[in-house]
Amino acid sequence: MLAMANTESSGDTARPWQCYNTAYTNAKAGMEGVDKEKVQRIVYEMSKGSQYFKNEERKEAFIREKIENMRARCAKLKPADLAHYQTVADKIILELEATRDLSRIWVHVDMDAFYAAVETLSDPSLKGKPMAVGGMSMISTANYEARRFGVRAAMPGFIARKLCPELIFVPTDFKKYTYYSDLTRKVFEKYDPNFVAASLDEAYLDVTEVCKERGTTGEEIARELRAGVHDETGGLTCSAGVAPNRLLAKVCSDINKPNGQFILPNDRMAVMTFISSLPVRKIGGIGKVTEHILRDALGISTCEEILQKSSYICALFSHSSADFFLSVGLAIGGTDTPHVRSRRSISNERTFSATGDEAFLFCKLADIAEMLSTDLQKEGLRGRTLTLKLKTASFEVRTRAVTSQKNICSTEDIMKHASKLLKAELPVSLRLIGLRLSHFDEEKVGAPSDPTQKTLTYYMLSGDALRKNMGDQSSLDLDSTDHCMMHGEETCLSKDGHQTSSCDYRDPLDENHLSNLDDSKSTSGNFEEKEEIYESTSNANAEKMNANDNQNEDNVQDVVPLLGPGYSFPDQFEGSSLDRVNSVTKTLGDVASSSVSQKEFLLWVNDYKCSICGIEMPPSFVEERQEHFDFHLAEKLQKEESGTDFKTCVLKKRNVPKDHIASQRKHKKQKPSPKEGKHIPIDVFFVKSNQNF
DNA sequence: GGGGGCAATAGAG
DNA sequence: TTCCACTCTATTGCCCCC
Ligand SMILES: Cc1cn([C@H]2C[C@H](O)[C@@H](COP(=O)(O)OP(=O)(O)OP(=O)(O)O)O2)c(=O)[nH]c1=O
Ligand SMILES: [Mg+2]
Repeated sequence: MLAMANTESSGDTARPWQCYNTAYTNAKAGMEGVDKEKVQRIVYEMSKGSQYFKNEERKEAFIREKIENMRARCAKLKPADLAHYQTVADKIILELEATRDLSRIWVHVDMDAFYAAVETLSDPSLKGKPMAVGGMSMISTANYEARRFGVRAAMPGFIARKLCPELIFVPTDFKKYTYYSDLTRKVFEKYDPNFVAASLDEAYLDVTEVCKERGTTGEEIARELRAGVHDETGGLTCSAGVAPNRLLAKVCSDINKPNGQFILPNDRMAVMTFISSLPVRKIGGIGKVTEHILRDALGISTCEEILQKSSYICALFSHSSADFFLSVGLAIGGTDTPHVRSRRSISNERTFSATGDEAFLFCKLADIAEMLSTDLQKEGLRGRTLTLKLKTASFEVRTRAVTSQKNICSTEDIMKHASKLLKAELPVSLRLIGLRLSHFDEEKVGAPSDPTQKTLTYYMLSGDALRKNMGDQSSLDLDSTDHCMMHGEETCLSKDGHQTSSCDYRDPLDENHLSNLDDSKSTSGNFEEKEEIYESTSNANAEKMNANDNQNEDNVQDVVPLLGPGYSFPDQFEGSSLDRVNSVTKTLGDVASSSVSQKEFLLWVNDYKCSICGIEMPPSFVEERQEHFDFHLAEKLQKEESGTDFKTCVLKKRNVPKDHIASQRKHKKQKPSPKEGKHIPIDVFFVKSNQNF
């Protein structure tokens, strides 16, 4: 049908912000009386022209193109084709309907403005005032007072401040959130010992048994449970959704948010009426892109329209994606208790002000490698696949992976591979570097290992090892379904089922899948036809963010740079760098260290090739940056052992107090005094020009 | 043809 | 002064190799 052309805007009357949808397009609790147009305009004004904005526009153009292709495909479908797909769809619908299970009572519990509520609990003076948790670059969430100004989760702090000048910023503190999360889980356990934690602040409980035993209803259980949470935590409120499956329970918990609950009876008529008018975007697994595709390519905005256009769904999407969409239309999904799955990957990434300075980049990489190694150690994990993630100054994200034969976990092994991956991308100006390790060693560890103590402790405290865990480590997951989207496997997963995890979170909903649409093929750029897509769900825990912002907030002192004029490192680096001093020193084997004059050093280095973090630098690398380094050499001739003339040294970059930076800007040549600031060492090796590293 | 590995996306909190 | 985070899961498409 051609009739699907949606009327877009009614003319472009100079209101560009109305077209800027890149974010905050979904309705959120607490945003009812907000002047949406005004918020939209401010967000637009603050964003337009930025690299971030340009990248968003690029991505959107890409999606629009994809949608155009889908529409073209739809237009080419002949009546006979549609009739065929309709029979396919009807068959799937019949099968799905046969699996409908209205016998279970699921409760989805979601804490209200969780991080913000916890912070308010620990500092009551925040009560009643607009507040956000996070920093200037990004906030994790905001309390309801702030939401009235349009401030919300995943919004950059500087924009939030523009929307609400008196907004109070509170740094994130995961220990607190984890602590309170555990308290809530203690309550959940009473109603369902196998409850599925979807994140620190969310959980799914199958209260069918409790209701039966106590001869009560899901509504009463939810009320009691919420009171229990409020009690146990000393004041935190939460909202609950009660429904026959997880997919619906999740939607229901949002209806009377904050501090409310909504019950959807286990009655087919009630369920179908409920799902009919529900916007597809409310369903877990359907995000901004999928919503966009369904609306602009197929004219689908509500769940009932999925069923009305079921033939198109089957014509455009893969079997598994079609299955997912149709089950959404039928309000089917997530009635079983998912298995616990262990984590699949572990990662660390950091954002900094964009730079192309190679020494700085390698430094950062080393910091991240070390953080990752530390986390790995905590969990007792080792893995084979290392993935380097980069975000360029223009916000383009790239990933580069390598899989080694043996499992790795040490900073050195990680750097060995990571530095090669990074080197292959140079030159490039970056704003973020990340490292992820996956493909874990089968048998994990055993037991009592070591450093995982915190985790183990957690486990014990929490009781069973199943889900609950916290944040970091493992995760739990549960949920259901995860679904898988795509073809094939649905058999395995399909509706619920599935596996799960171990620890913390995951998604419970299930199913999902969705897709992408169509699209295409290529991974990169083009697309064209093809089909399928998918979607997925999942969640994660992620709770660590804003590493940069948190720390200092205001003043930061910053640092200096290593090389290259004009850098100002946000102090984010300080902490990890310090730690690294010790490990690097150790790595080098306690080499005696001695300061060498710059002149002396250059003379000496002239006969050598230089490598940083295992990467050979261009011939003029050191000379070009000499004035930015503080050369404290720890040199040592290793020829006795290796037979080669091999020198190692620790090249340190300095963090300098703010004043220095200021003065440096004024008198550009001024050099920071070597006595101030912290030193961040980088492994540097030199070998005779005619030799190899 | 299937499996391993890699890159890009979408989504959730 | 500032100028869009961080963790993690899942799916798809492609390439390469046996
Ligand atoms: C959405 C989102 C949440 N979070 C964190 C902060 C939130 O407090 C926590 C739970 O997420 P949410 O449950 O999505 O949000 P919320 O609990 O703050 O507010 P409400 O449920 O009342 O709407 O997860 C992030 O760090 N990043 C994000 O993008
Ligand atoms: Mg919440």
